[in-house]
Amino acid sequence: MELRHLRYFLAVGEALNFTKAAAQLRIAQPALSRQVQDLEDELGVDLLRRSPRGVTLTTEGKLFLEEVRELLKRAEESVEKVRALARGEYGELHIGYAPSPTVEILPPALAAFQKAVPGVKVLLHDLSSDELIAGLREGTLELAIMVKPAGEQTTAIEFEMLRTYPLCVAMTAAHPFARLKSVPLAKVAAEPLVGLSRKDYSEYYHMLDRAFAAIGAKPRIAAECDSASSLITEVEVGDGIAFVTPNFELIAGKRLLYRPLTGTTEVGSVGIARATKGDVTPAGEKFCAILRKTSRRVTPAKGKR
Amino acid sequence: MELRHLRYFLAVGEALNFTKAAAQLRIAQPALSRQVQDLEDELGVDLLRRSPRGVTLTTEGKLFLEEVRELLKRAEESVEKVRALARGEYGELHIGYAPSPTVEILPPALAAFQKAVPGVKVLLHDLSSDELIAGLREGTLELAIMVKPAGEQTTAIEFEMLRTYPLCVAMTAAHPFARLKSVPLAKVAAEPLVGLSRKDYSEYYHMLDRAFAAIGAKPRIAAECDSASSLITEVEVGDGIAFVTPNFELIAGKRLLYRPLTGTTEVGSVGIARATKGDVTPAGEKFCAILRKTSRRVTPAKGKR
DNA sequence: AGCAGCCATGCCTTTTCGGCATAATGGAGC
DNA sequence: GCTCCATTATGCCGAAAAGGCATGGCTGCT
Repeated sequence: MELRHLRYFLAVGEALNFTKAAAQLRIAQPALSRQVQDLEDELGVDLLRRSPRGVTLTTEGKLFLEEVRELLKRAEESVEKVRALARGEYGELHIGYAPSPTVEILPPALAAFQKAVPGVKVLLHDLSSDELIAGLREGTLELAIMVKPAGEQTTAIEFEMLRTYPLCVAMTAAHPFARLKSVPLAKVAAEPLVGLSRKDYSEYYHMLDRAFAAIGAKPRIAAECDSASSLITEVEVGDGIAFVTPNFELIAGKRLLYRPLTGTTEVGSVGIARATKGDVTPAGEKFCAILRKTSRRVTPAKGKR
Repeated sequence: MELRHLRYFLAVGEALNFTKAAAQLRIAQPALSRQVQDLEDELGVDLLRRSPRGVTLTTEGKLFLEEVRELLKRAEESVEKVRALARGEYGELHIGYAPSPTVEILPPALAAFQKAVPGVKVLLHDLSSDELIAGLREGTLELAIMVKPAGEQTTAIEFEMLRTYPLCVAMTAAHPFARLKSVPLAKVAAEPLVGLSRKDYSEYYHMLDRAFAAIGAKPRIAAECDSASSLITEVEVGDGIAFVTPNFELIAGKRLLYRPLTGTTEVGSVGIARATKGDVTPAGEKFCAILRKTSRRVTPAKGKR
């Protein structure tokens, strides 16, 4: 039994006339007759009652016609699904992200993507840097939107930068640095720092180490946090100050004060990470394209529009 | 696209190896390669990644494999369904019946049928004689278990008798006939009779007319009822006596008394009616066979087993 | 009774499917 | 880095199946 048999039977069952059905199918009537006979022979069931005035369906024929209709429809849908998947217009997209650094670029990109490709279900995974890297490597994540990986994190991982942020120092309003316009790195070296946890955010320590090594110093880590929100809390209660990017203001609001960090060339880089040999689906590529577009820093072009 | 392409792709997708899949399918490997290529070409989607160590599924391939699995399973089920239908082991069976006359034969037949052919859904339609005949003619009923049709009812209808019942007279315990062992028809001629309605049970009047015509009399109909249960009620309240078959005792119980009717050759005949040119499905035929078997009057063969 | 419409059958052509031999490929192991 | 081996792809041919044309046969209608 082949789909041809089913398509032919469907045509005959709907036209109730071999000659007309054959014309619709653009084949000769005898060819059609034979194929339908073959189908009936293979089933061992009479589907049609032939008469010189046309054809009627037997009870079995009626049942089978409905089944065939459904089957051919499903087949067509399956083909369309897989084509849509190949076009990036269908499927699931597992995206990992670091919540705080991506707060400015991920939401607009998501919105634009969902509007452009509503058939794709985006599954967001909020994870630490090292978990993101692990997810990419084992294939549970297709893409990760995160801070640029460093050190051991970079093997088998590709990174495409979307945006850089200057580094800031976050502190309470009561902190002495609050009176400064900007904070030189050299002054920070003596201060207790609140940082992210070394276990989950190894690239954060690469950044700290590089920055302090440049001035021949070492950071004094007073506390390690396993998320940005606990880091904010630690700073807020006065356990120390922290290195963050300016967009922390978007998540922490007025709970802390932020001052530009000077005396270092280090910046925070946020972008797209993917496994070097992981296949990115067409939907993933579309998402990247939208990320690139929406994360371009818009210069407001004041005065003229 | 043909089912062959799907079957072949399924084999490759499961074996993840063209050579082995070809062996399972009992075709040569190049033939399989080509068919799968043709499928991919037609879809315009790569389903497989070939390598010298075998084959892996692309994301699209994984999706399509699941779809194909489902599709082929459904196709197989459809074929099985229609074959089961042809064997009389699946489908719906619309059976009309006259409740009172069939009370002895229909329930055991139904039970035996459901046990023998559990895949068939029997749909019972409790109707009057004339409605049964109409249902058979228009095809909404496949079979009717009923009293033998008479007169106009017989055109385009075939009847197969299953059992005959002697006629009885039903009456209240207070009625004068209650003291008789049996009631001669001639005595009944003077009595007011309760009958079924002429509109819905025309064969009932043919029976009455034939019986009384034989003795040169006419029945005196005091009330017409549109169902057996209202007939019982009418007799019970004393509006008259009624011609019934002995199995009324099974539905009316002790509410009435029954006396054999003598002086007539008329009997009540119950059997299977079908439309002369209506197709009876294999399931219907099975039902008839079971009816014939279960409705044979069992002679208890006292004393020996 | 003859005709028209429709389906089936016989025969031939065309397409396509499958088999065999063999080339190309690419990773594993030396 | 090269060879080897397992695996898939390609070329060619034969076989099978599908399709086309002509025609036969049936049945209901005029």
